[in-house]
Amino acid sequence: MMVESASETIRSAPSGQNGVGSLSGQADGSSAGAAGTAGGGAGRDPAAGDSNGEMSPADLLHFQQQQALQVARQFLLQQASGLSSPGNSDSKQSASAVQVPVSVAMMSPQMLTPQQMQQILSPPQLQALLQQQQALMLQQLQEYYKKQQEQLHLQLLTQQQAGKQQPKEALGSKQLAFQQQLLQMQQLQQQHLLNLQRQGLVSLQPNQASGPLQTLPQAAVCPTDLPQLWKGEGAPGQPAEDSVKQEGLDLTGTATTATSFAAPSKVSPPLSHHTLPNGQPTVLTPRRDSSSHEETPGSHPLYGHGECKWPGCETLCEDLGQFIKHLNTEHALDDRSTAQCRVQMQVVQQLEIQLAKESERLQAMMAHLHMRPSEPKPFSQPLNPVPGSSFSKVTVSAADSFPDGLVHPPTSAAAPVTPLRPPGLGSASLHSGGPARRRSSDKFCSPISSELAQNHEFYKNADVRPPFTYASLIRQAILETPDRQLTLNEIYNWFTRMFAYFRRNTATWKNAVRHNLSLHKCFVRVENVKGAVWTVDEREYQKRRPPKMTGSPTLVKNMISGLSYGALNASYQAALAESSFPLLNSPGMLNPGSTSSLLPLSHDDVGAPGEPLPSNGSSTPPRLSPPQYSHQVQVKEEPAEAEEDRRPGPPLGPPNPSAGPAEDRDLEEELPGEELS
DNA sequence: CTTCAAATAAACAGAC
DNA sequence: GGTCTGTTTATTTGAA
Repeated sequence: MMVESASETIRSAPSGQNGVGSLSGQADGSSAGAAGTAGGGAGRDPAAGDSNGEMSPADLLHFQQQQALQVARQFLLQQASGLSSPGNSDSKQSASAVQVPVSVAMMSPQMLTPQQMQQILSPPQLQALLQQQQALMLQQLQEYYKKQQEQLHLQLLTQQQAGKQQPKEALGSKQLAFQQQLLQMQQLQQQHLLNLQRQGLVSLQPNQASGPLQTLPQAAVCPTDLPQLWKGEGAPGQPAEDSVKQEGLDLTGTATTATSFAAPSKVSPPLSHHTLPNGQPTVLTPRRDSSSHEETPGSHPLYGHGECKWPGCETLCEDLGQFIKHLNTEHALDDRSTAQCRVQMQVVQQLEIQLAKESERLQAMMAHLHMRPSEPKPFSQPLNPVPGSSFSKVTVSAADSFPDGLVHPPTSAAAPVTPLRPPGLGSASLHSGGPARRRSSDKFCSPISSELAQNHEFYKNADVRPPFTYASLIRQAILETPDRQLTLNEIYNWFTRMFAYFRRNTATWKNAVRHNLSLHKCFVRVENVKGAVWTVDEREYQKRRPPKMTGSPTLVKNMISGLSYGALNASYQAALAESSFPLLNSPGMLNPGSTSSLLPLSHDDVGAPGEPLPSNGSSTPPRLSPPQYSHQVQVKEEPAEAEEDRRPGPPLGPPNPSAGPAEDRDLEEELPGEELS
């Protein structure tokens, strides 16, 4: 994917500027799974006029991505060979969370062009892949370190044993020496990690490596968790005593906790380290509390009713002893366990988020009913005063307010240059058949806004072609603005701001944008004081999209008939009931940021939080007033062609004068449309 | 195989 | 005259 754009870049970038050009897999690029890119005129250099070949940061990033891609390809190769090899006995693969279709994995990846990869893998998948690869490297590193540490640990243990019988002082010196050794080891490892990180191959950021969780509002998760969870990995300065105390010599938190409650097994831990499912470095960390329980005689948090409560295990164990044994053999520290652990983490985080949401809702309800909540909102994030619109301003800034009004977790505060998140499991990843192909946004499941929200950083930084049609992108751009109108140039800017990909090949895509604006009836040009602006005629936009509702009939009904906020809430609830995730941002409720930041795994689409938001969203003061949507009418000085024609026959919702066309439109157009997929 | 939607390329015109 | 904007046509491609 990235390479595709690379090749394009090379093609299109004004010759001299692109020093990096030489390095990319240009040969691959020609294969142009990019398909369309070949397009009509093919050979011609489309970007002759494109002087935007900014060199430095973008290209550097690009370079890094190239490297990563390379690695990823190798990895694919490994995967494939692994699959084909009969000896692939254990469950390593099974746990793999990188959802590469088997068929894909089977084909020899080395033959895959980047474009093909891009097509095969959705951005999230690819991202996951990359991370997996990174994890692999980390694994190897860690394996090495771990072995050494094991030895040290053993020695240390014996020392301690011996030390117990001696005065503490005697123990001191030798132990200190070991600790220092340990410390050195850790530092060494840190250096390696840092190196990797510098190469862009490893991200030490907890919130980055956490796979799909990335998309979760980390803030909603117990903020204290993360540091804890990840401490093993990222704590260079962690005092040696600490690790000694915990008897966990491993690099990872996993090891620390795991060892603590499975001490016996510690002696011979299975060292079979392999890639971690989500490409995450072995930083899987069971909850700390689990370790605390475990000393309790006669009980174990993972043991109950005579069976192992390890997720998906249920092995019967007669007594605790047997269970412990089972635990140590079956659930030792290997990648399957860590994978499972991680899944559990996700489950927990989901629940936490859910809890956060619900309590937030409760707060709002209580507030509404004038029942003073006992305490201030637990999750009152910096309620971003900046409306979703701010997004369209140049300052996307810290608050990271999203198009949808999403306020993304401040955890991403660290938001490094390339928080290439791997939404991996998110629904977003499921649909995209390949960026260069049919842009999925329109017809397929993911509403652009939510996918965009989820992968915002990804697209912003990765030179990856977004899997959306131009039309949907344009629409998104327009809808994100407070008054829902943009000049052509502003649209351009939005593109470049939102997508690294569109910082290149400007001639090409700008032409396409203009073409789309003109071509699609859903884009209405309006003469403004300052010139012309473009608006979106939602009705037209939805028209072109074959309704395809997979959701519950009730939901559909609700949404279709939804004319007011009440109805909206109904649908909201229906959706909630169905998916157990809040889907829409009910306007009455708190704040877009809070609700929609929920978006987590895959349930992003119902109602496309982002899409309706701009319309009825509580985020943007200017357009909030009930007749908000009428701006379109206002704006239009043109003999409301689009407006008039379509008003009469609304196939969906009954024209309800009382409710005002605004919500009506919003509901029937946004909702069905977006989630109908 | 056909149809359709989308992407791409390109020609052209009008406004600035 | 050059650029930007906007319209239109043609071609290619992939998916249904």
